[in-house]
Amino acid sequence: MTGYENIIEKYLIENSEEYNMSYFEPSYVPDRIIHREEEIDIIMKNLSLIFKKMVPKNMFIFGKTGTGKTAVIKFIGRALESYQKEKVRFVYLNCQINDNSYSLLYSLGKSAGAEIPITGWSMDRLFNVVKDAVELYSAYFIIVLDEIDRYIKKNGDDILYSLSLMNSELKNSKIIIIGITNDVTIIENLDARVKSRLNEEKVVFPPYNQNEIYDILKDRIEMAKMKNYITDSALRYISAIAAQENGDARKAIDLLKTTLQIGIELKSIPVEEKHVNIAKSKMEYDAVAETIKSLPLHSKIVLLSIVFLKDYGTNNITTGEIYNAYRNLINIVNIPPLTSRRITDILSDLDMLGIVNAKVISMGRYGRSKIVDLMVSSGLIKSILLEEDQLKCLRDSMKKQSQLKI
DNA sequence: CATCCACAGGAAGGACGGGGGT
DNA sequence: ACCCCCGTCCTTCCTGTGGATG
Repeated sequence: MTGYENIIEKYLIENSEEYNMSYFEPSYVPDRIIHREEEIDIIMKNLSLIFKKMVPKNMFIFGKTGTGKTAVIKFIGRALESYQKEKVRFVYLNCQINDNSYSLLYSLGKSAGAEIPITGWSMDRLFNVVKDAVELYSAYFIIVLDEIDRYIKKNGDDILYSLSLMNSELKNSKIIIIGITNDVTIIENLDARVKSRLNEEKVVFPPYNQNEIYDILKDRIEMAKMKNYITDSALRYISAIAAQENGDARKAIDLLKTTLQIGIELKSIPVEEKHVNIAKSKMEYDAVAETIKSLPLHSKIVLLSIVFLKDYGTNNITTGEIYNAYRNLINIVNIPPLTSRRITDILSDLDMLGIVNAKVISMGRYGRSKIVDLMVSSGLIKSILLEEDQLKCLRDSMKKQSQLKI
């Protein structure tokens, strides 16, 4: 019997442990950074010019995902702000979320203490109010535009121009722009006048190697006071996996987190290599499930058609067979069918996503076709798709079919 | 060796919708 | 408020093709 006390107690215990998983969240910025000394040095050499009342250059930071770009820049921002809050203002903007010039100027204005409505002002008015506020504040404004490629692809580079324009009109304050991106081509595509005004300095963040990832993971484990939760060999194992997959530290930390969670759930502490393997396949499984869920309706039905054929015992499933099965299923769902030409493309899409493997083969006299094989267990596909409202009606026919096989 | 199957996959264009500019 | 542009999805029409078979 589960009473109030029992249920509360259970989760109280689960959540009151001494460990703290928030150290493994992607958004967590550690207060010490390792294996980025060189990059921090380059950035700080430039930014520390403000101590001499000089104006630092604008900067561009390049590097693949999980190379520490964002963490380093936030770390530096915090350090500078805590050292001289009234002289340095740090404005961080993720352009994937804030992708218009209004929110950029808004954030800048806010950090200078201006009163600005979230929406409604014309760009002219906004620009001038922000400029006045920034000037009045008389400080160095370090604006970080994370994923700046998103921003530029959407809006062009006019805002960079406006900002540098604002900068040249300022007397008591200065604006420094730091762009972060994993797209190296972006600078080359900038307008020439923006390019020359930006006067930028570049910093490249290389991927981490295995030992560096190991150190980073170990550091996080220590921060979280979870040293006893994982064996050293398991930690090395995770580092090796992550190093193989492009040296992405974020992914490595994610894998570490999932591994720990699984160990805690199974009450099997410290976690070992086998838990890492479980975590890895769980993450891959989740990713596949997510992909399948987000597929367009017709792609889902095509996928079910393949499952249908497979359950029926067909091997070497061809496009034609899939299309027939698809027509049957779509009849039951009662929506208009697509043409076989489109199904060809959908099959190619599924192939690209790795859900399906499609090979073009010739059957001589019997024509040329693709033979298609599932790369995901049919059980998984059915368990996900047959739950969906629109596809529930296929349950019976799918069931009948697999029973027929037995 | 020519044939011919059962598709692959390119080209062009229509319908639609969202988003940004004026 | 309106329009225009662009991307996505889909259809129609089409040409191309590897190799078992007659």
